[in-house]
Amino acid sequence: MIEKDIYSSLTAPQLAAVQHVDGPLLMLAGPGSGKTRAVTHRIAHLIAQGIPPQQILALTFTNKAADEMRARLQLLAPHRPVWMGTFHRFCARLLRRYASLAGLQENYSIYDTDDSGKTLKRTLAEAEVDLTWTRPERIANAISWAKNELITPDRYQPKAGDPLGKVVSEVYPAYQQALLASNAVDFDDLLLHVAVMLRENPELRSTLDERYRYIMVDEYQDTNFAQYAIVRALSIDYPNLAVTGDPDQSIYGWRGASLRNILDFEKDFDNVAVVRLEQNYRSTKAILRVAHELISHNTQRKEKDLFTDNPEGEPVALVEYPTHRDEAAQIAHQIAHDITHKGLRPRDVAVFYRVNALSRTVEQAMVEAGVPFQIVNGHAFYQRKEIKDVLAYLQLLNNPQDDGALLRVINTPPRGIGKTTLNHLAEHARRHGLTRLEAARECGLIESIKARSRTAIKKFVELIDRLISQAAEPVEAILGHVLTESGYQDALKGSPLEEDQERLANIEELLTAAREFDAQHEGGLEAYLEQASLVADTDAFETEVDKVTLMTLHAAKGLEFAHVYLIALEEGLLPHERSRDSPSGMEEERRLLFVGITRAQERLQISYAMNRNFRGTQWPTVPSSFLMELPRGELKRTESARPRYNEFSQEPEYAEEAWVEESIDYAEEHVDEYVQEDPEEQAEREKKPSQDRPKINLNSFLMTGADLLEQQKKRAENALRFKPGMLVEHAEHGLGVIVALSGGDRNRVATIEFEDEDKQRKFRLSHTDLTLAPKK
DNA sequence: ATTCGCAAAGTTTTT
DNA sequence: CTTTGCGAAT
Repeated sequence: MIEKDIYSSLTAPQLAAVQHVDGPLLMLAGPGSGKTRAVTHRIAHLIAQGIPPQQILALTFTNKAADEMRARLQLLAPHRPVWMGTFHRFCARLLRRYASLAGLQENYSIYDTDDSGKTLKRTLAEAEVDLTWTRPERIANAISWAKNELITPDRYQPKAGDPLGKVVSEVYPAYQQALLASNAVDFDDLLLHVAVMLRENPELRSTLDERYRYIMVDEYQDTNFAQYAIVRALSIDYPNLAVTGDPDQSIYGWRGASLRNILDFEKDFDNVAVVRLEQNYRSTKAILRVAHELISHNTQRKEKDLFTDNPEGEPVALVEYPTHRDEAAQIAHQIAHDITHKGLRPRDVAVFYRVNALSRTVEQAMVEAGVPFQIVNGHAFYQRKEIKDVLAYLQLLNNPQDDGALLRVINTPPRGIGKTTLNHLAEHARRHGLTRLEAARECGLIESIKARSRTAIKKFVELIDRLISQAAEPVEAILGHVLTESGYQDALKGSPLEEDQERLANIEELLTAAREFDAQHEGGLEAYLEQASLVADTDAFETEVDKVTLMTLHAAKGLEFAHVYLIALEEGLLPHERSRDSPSGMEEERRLLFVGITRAQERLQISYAMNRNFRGTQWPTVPSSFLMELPRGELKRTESARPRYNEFSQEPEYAEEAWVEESIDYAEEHVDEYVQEDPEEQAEREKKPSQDRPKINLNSFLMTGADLLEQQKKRAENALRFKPGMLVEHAEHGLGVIVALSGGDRNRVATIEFEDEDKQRKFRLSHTDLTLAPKK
């Protein structure tokens, strides 16, 4: 009976994948090709073949993907204990069991980026590293990169003449030492420790290889070297490794993911079975053609033949808006319209953007248009101060060695244990090889600490000891003790600030989550902390709720929506500034757009604004070069619509149907407001024959990116000439005196007091034309 | 020791 | 614009 469910309604290629049992398998699965389906059905097939579920391991990239897989398998093969989860979670679990092999204890803490950043900064301060030429973030990046490449601290070799590398080679071992001393790991360590453990303990390796005989890896194109090493090590005696992925959807190169892993899979294993899932069940023909045309511009790829039996559908829309506000407002309006007049469900709509910062305007527009929406945003919840504070208490109770956690909570809420006291504690701890909590225990011995601080420390240690004695209770109860006995809750309750009341509400939410955890898990504190450290808010994305979804392109991977809006297709944003100078970076940006396009089932709108607010000021934009790569004939192009402002309202109003045709020339009429071009340059440019100009004819009257950079550079150079006290002239405000200067480079700001005005004004020099006025 | 205020700085994507 | 960090005042 179940058998039939597994195999019916599968296509030939899907069936081939599902029925593959032994030996390596490579599933190249295009977007919307029923990949998850094939994977879950294959697991069901394995079980049906008599393979014990405990021997099956399914590794995913996000918890969300794992949950979905679990839910689907539940329907096919109920109550079978197949382990499914993220790489990090799998490794955390292994590391619990074999902690001593990595120099840890099983109650180790997992540091998030924030925690490990602080640990690194402490290490840097202790080692008195000169930070003139680099920033801690860059060092953290370099260490993270090394860990992903499985370069342990003792093996790190900087390139000759690489100043950052030199610093890293000093700091990396010290940082790792600090983590171990706190019995803690960072995200990268979870992978690193396990990979090294497998490399150095052949017996353990073969035990686990045997234990996990059938391994599946989802999104294999996004694995990094450490992840590769782990699955490779577990697939030697039993090379039944099935990987699924799509090289065209590899979007985590910046995080060390290597396309090599999937591209070389066939060379890496013998007798690889390859299955291609190329039929798309998600999108219309029109959408798929646009996606295909775009991705064909990548050189580093395996050609793939995407096709679909779905209807042709409406053409993909490309819309230009005057400003980011218009973009957001009109999209929100359009969605509201579709909901009220066409019966569209909010949950079937999504808005995607390249960076989280872009969500704000859309958010506001949605509120104004009365459209229900949810924002899927990184790890916003668990990143909040109050949440981190409270969790740090739990972390300290679970792992008293955890210096990071101790430093976070020892004076939160304020107990009169300040910087100097902490320095004394640290000093004592270092001299005697103690953790900070141990040092605090014997603060009576530290003469440099004043009596008053000593009492405060003693009280704190008593608090922690009391809480530790209650640490075996359910998580909700422990949280309750922490909140009341630490005084954290009272401190917030007594506060008149609205912000603090919000914090209380967040803590309330945390309590609810803890209660749910208690109900579902036997686990206790340690397990709770583990899951709290390894969740992203992306996982909390609710498909059940009837709301429009706002998220980044990265978060969108693996999802699908009937209507999709892709916004801010502008140079510098998509492709992103930081990727523009490397060809591989550009290809990854292109893939990111490909992922976005292929999320859409029925309708897709791509848009850009001609002006966008960025760091406070409005800048003219340059449409994304990717737009030139889309098939022109396929697109329904719409020029900017001009909002009408009525006399009673500040809010723009849009005509229901007419806005499409309306005001095509709005931008051209207002071109002077947006384009601030150096007159000389303008003359220069206009001398050239028009063919020589860059062919961005979507709006050729705008400056090109190169022009813009050139202008900014000139102004930046010019800015160096200004000194406080100088008399300058501004086109609008007349003569004035420079009162102050601040910031550097592009952010250099001059504060000027004008003769005819009372108040002072601030100008960003890269954005303003100021001339020196002759001294009288 | 704590609090407050200002200035500078920074902004990709996530486990 | 927002957040973070540092320094000065209480």
